[in-house]
Amino acid sequence: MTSFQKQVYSLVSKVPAGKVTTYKLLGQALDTHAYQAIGQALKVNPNAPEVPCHRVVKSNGDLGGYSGKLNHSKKKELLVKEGVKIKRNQVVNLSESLFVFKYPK
DNA sequence: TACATGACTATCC
DNA sequence: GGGATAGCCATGT
Repeated sequence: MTSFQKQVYSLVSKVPAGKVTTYKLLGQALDTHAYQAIGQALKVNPNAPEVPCHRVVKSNGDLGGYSGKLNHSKKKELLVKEGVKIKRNQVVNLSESLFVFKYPK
C-alpha cells in the first residue's frame, strides 16, 4: 500500500454518512490533481467497509464507475437510504450532500 | 526508464 | 445537454 493510498483512504473514511465527496475535493485535500489515481486507489481498495468509496462521486455529481458500469447499483440505494438523493446514477442535490474537506492550506 | 491504463476534469463543438 | 479531445497523476508491466 502506497502512502498516497493511505491518504486517500484516510480522507474518504472521514466522509460522514449521508454525505458525499468528489474526486476533485479529494485532490484538493491531498494537494494534488491525481483524480484518476484516486479512483484507482479506490478500485483496489483493500478496506471496503472502512473506506466508503461509494460516497465518492465525480465533480459534476455523477456517480462514476463504482456503481455505474460496474454492477454495484446496490450502493446507490445505500446512499439514498443514508440521505443522499440519487437520480439515475447521479447525485441530485450535490451542494447539499457534498462534504467539503477543511484541509490546511 | 518508458509506455500504457484508468472509479477523472476541463474545454471545445 | 451530450459527445469528443486533451491534460493530469499514480500504478503496473
